[in-house]
Parts: sequence; C-alpha cells; structure tokens
Amino acid sequence: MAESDYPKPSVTVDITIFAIKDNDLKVLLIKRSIEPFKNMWAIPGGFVRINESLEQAAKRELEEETGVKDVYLEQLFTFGDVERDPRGRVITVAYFALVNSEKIKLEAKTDVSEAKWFSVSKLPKLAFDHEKILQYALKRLRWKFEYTTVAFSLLPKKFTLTQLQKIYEIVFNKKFDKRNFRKKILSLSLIEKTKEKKKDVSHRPPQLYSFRRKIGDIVEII
Amino acid sequence: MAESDYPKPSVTVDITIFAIKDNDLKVLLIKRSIEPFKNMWAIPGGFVRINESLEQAAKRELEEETGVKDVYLEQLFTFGDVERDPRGRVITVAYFALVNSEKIKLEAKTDVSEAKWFSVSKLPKLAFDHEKILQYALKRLRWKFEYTTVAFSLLPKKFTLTQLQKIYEIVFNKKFDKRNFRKKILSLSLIEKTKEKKKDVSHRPPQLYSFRRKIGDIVEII
DNA sequence: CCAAAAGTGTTAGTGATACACCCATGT
DNA sequence: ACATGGGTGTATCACTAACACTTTTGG
Repeated sequence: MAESDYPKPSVTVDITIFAIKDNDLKVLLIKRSIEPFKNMWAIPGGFVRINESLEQAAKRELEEETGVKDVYLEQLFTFGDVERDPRGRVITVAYFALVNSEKIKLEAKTDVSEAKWFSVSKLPKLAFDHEKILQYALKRLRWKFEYTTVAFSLLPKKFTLTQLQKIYEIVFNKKFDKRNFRKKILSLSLIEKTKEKKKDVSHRPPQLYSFRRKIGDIVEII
Repeated sequence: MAESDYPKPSVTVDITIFAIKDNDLKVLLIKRSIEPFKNMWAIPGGFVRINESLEQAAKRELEEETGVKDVYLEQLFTFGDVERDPRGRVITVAYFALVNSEKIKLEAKTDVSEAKWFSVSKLPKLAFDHEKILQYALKRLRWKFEYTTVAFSLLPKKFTLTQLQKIYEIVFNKKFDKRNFRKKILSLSLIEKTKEKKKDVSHRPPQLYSFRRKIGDIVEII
C-alpha cells in the first residue's frame, strides 16, 4: 500500500440542503452557469481542499451557500461511478443538511448565477446524477425524522406540540392524529412543559414545551 | 465548478470482511509489511483506480483477499480526516462485506505478509483509524441483521431454523428463545418448508426450509 | 433406554390506532 | 356570540416476552 502512482480522481462534496419554508419541505438548488449541464439546476457542492476534512468542506460550502453555521449535517453516501461527470473522474461525497429557515440569508458569497429553494414535490431536472443523490437524501431525511430527534433542531427553544406536529406532517406529507401524536411524543420523555403559554394568539393559548437536551443533540429513538 | 487546480487527495477503499466461522463472528485483517504501522494489523484495502467505480474497487480488493465473489457488500462511510494517514491526504471509502465461510479460500493473491481471521471479541490494535471503521462496520452489520434478510445470504439453499437462529445468536452474542424466534421468523413469510428433513443427525430430524427469494436478495423487514 | 436436539401454545404486558367533544382566548 | 386552534381518554388490536414439556431419531 505504497503511495499511489496512478492518476488520482478529483473529490468533491455535494450538499442537499433541506429547509421547511412556507409550510413545505424545500431543497436549495443552484443554476449552473457553465458547461457541462449549463443552465441546469444542481445540488450545491465543490472540491475538497487538500487541507480540510470532508465535513469541513461540507460546512464551508454550506456556509457559502446559505450563510448559516450550526445546522444539522450528515454524510449520506459517496458516489463514484466512472461516468458520473463528463469532465473526468470525480468522486463526490454527498451530505445532507437541515437548516432552520428563519436563520437563512440566501446567497452570501456564491459564485453561481442563481440559487433557489424548490419544493421537493416540484423539482426541476437536475444535472449529473443529482436526481439520484437528492432522492437518497430525502429518504434518509424521513428516516431521521422517524427514528431520531432531528425535528427539534428546526424549532425555537420553546415551542408548542402543534408546531412540532406540523413539521412532521410537512416532512412526511401526511396528517397525523393529534391525540396519538401527543401521546407518543410525551411518552418519550424528551420534552417538558415550560411555565409559559404562547401569548397573543386568537384562541386558547397553547402550552410551550422545551427539549430536555442541548440544542442540536440528536438522539436515536429506535 | 471548473476542474480543480489544487492538489488532489488519494482515494482508497477499505473493506471490513465479516464471516461466521467456528461459531464465532470473525473479521479478516492483514498484517502490514511496510511503514507506516509496519507489523500492525489493518483492514484490507487499496487505491481506487481511475477507471473503476468504488464498488468495483471494493469487489476487486475483496476477491484478491478472499477469492470470493458474489458476497454481500455495502458502502459504509467515507473517512476523510486530514491527519488519518501519515503519508499524506488519503480519503477512504469504507465498505463492509459478509462472506460465506464455506466458500473462502484465504490469500489468493495478496501482496501482504499475512492475513488472518480474528474474533470480533478479541481484536488486536489496528493501524490508522481502522478501529473506528471496524466498530462502525460492526454496528451496521448488527443493524442489517435486525432489519433486513442478510442472514440468509450466509445459509445454504436449504437450512433448518436452528441454523438460522445460531447465526443470529453469534452476531448479537446472545441467546434467543426458540419458540419466539421461530414464531417471529415464520410470521414474516420469508421462508417456506421444503419437503425434506435433514438426514443423518443423531436426534429428531429437523425440517428444512428455503428462502422464498433469489439468493442474495436483501429485503428490509422494518 | 438414553442422549440430543426438534418442535410446539398460552398468557400478560406494551405500544399503535381509531375516534369526538369541550376549552380558552381574541375579535 | 362566534371563530379558532388547544387540549384530552378509551377501546381494540397486533406484537413482544416469558416460560416447560413431548417427540423423534441414532447409538
């Protein structure tokens, strides 16, 4: 296992960035300004620098695109088919991120012509093998919502059970029974009542809850 | 996103190869014959060639090490910390494989000084970050046994329920209740009785079952 | 007839689902 | 007073877990 004398592939990271906006699950895409796939939409990404880890590269790209740090970020899969990039051998390590839509200020420093949020139910045709990457990310995202506490990373410190339920309904694109949902969540002992209720609502003021752990802590609940 | 002008990292694949042998879960390790980590044990692996996909690279390495094809192989995770290899920047795409111990003929063409099966409960100190990779592989392997039908890929076409149960007991390193295990397995409708019973056993001859799907078909049973 | 593993059922507890009405506030 | 979402309990069903004895063969 001596150092390789063969030509090396290039390595990129691509990040599927999800957010919940306008009661919908969105994904951030950029419009390519150069060939190949000029003017097509693509998942944001870029080359891994020689002195940064994969996760650092993903975080850097993410911050360049959305201006946010401290979001949920997870490695997804590495795509390395020989023909996946017409320019040559490019292996891409795919990540997915979940950002809090309130914190995003789009296009901080992007060098791309356009960046836009798309509903996952109305996606354009994508460059490279990005359609495959995105579908894979979506599947994993749903898995994470089902079996971990990622959902809480999208909520403010104090939140109502209805806010939480809304997020699940958007991600899974289906309605849940209010009573059963609450029973389930409360039985996990992950959250606790605060002493406050939400004010200035034109109906019965809902109880505010808080997550019992550090924000950003993701726990398996399998 | 033009072609990178920066120095490129090297890309390797490492494969954690599991097998059940001697009523124990084993993993194949090789003894390094050169620096760095000379004489330490390591997970087998090697450089990805410019004209082969990641999975092809993993299969090639696997066959070089064990002589087997057609085994269960799955991508695990990509490890890319800057300092993980003292020789320079090396990103490794980790895979795990599960081979049928009957089919293995060790060291087909390996260029390494020694290859050996280790019980997962008695592992030596490992080179690089391979301890981390191996523990990750083990966790995923158990997950796969719990939620998919990988176990069947280790059995002959016709097998007894006790054989199946043994495999689970070895992988999870714990005993299961015979009646509950059988009830559970049979309720999944994954296997069916054959017309045969196992012969030449010095006790009541057990029923032989067969998997209802193509061999190597892995199904989620979540 | 003895040793060895195969085969088989019941009960209790736990978690999931389906379902409808009253409550507290703002306007 | 009305509109709006908040909040709550019960019954059924499916799945899990604990547990012990009889059966069939070879030697």
